[in-house]
Amino acid sequence: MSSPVPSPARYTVTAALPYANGPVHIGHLAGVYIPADIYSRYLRLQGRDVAFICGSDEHGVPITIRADKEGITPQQVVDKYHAQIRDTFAGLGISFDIFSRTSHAVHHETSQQFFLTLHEKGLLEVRESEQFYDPARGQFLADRYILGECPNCHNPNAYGDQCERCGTSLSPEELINPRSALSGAVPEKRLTSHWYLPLDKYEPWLRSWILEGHKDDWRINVYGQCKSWIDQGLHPRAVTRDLDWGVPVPLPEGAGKVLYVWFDAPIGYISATREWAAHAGKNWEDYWKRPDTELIHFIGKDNIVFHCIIFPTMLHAEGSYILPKNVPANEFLNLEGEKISTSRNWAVWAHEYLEDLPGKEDVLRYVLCATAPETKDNDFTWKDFQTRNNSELVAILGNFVNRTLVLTQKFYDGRIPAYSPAPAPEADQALAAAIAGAPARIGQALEGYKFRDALTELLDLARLGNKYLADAEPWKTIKTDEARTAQVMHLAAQLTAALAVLMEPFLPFTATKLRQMLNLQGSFHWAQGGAIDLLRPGHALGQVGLLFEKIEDDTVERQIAKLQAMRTPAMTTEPTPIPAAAEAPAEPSFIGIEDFAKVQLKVATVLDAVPVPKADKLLQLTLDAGEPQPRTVLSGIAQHYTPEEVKGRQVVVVANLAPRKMRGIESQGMILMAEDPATGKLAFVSPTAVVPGGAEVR
RNA sequence: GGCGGGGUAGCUCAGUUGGUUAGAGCACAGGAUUCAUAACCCUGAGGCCACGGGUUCAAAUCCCGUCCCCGCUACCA
Repeated sequence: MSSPVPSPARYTVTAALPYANGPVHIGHLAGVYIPADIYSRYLRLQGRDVAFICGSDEHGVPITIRADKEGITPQQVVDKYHAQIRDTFAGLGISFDIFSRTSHAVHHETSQQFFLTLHEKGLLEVRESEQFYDPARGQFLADRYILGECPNCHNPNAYGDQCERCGTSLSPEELINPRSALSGAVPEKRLTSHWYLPLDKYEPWLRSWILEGHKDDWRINVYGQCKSWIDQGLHPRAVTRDLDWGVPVPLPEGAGKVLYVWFDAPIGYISATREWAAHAGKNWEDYWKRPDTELIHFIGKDNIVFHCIIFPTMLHAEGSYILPKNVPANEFLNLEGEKISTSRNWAVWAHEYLEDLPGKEDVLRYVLCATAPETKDNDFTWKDFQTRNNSELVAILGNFVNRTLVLTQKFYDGRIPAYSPAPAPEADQALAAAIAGAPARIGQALEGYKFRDALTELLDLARLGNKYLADAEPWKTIKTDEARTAQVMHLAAQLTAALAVLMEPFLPFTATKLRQMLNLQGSFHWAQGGAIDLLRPGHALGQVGLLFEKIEDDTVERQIAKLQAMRTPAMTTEPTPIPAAAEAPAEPSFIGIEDFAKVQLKVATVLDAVPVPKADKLLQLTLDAGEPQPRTVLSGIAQHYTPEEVKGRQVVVVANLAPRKMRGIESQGMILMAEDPATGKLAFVSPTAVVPGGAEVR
């Protein structure tokens, strides 16, 4: 179908720059890189002009922290991870036109020029503010470089932006006894000046561009997040920082300062395009400055405001750039029911997958596309991975191809039979029509960024093929009706060829393998995925083998065991057990003694009680329940008791209640309280005489 | 706390402007079949559409409230 709007002359497709202080995991792949790659491959198959751009983001404080920790330079950190990430992407067939890095000279130059243009146009504001300063080292300190006691959980080594033990986000002012991570000195506040991008001035423009202009074509989650930001009021944002790792501010008065990483990172897309264009003999400005270019950013949901509000504002302010046409942000992928966590090492790392399951790149691509979190957070499980491989890739797609090719070998010595004589029976016409419409159906889904739907369409085609064979039964008709059998086998073989074209964006390795099996040379246009004449009569197949292999139980069990073994325990907790499905009680008003026995009640003494930040009902209690480690329990009693009233008290705690996270803190039990039905007032349930902590309540 | 998104079969997801018995794939059960990697094909079972109110002839869909999950949250108590 042709659209009335002329299709763009070229596409610039970007995938979020991975941060070069760690490897990439399946969440990154499902959310960003696999959809972006499918999209780019699809466009290329259509013969469109595509620049698929990515690179590693190599500036910012976390990298300097890691360098300090490992006793190496920041450059060594980013060298290591840049190479690792680059190789991982290559291993998975992510077909970037370039995977650059923000530490390259071209990027420093590009982002400095960008800054200067804004500066010279008078679009940046200079403001003074107070920042923490390390008098011993003579430098300003990023929040992350300030350590102190967490006001919440009293971890003595909380960072100025976050306490890693209890997960609370902090500001350096909140830390008790702050000290510099560099020298240990007590930081002092000093005046410093920075350049700011006055986002507030662009609010009317953003309103009309996003809220009016993209109401219907941006995803609801993206649009909603933007609207929320704009409605809350925008504020000037500092574009520079006092730091020595990054792109230096290109002004004399900016000595010792660098561009803030959020400012330089998205410009990395532009720098990478320049670097690519220089090698590819292209003009980079075509991909960023011409209105007939479509710019698409693939990102995760945490990146929405940067790519929809901040970066476009930068581009708009600079004046010579185009704006993103769409920003298809995905939600997050969970793993085995829990959030993926780098710090707890709860992740399937892409580079380890490639080592552990060699030759199964496309299986991961398939599964991550099929379960991509397009509209809401989604869950990856190894069991589902296995099922999708065995029941979909092997049983539907691989099986159709295999039975077709095996039959062709048996009946025709591996040569495609001629389709004759016409006319075609209805079943053949229906199948041919389904094939003919497939490129448009799949393409339409892809152009709407509905990658799961597109993949379903692809697999449906193989399903049709299986049904076609089952209905036509060529293994029977070969004995009775040679002409009909030839028709069926001819058409089935043509479908495998069409599949080889259509699967390319999703399963590039398999597509290559299938083309070899079919002995198909050369490259194909996407539209040829709708053809039923890719194989000439008499064409000889290549060597036929299996497209996919079954994955056995022990393979996924090993992966699950590995996950559990490698996970870093989250501080004080054991893994959250998945609550067993509650059986409907036969007798609702009574429980048996065995049910009661499941509940473990203990007396505990409240050692400490503190309010939970940003929660008005919760107190965080530290309990002595006669166990080696004190227990942390959150209790919704803050409106009834002050921490002082609670300290030292003896309480009854449900000791074997599944841990529960509230406000970022894990609660490891429940305090029993009695509630006055009239007033709602809560009262503690306590022993009337002092008993040792840990005493059982029965 | 504020804001955004989500909560639909065992699992992963569709459900267009409110309109018959809420759909698909996988898993499961039965049947048929044997060309194919015990794969394919047919049939079936399986849902208080998070919960509670409301509007309507009619609500998964619109309105109000509650709960839960994820994200964002500015030198904000």
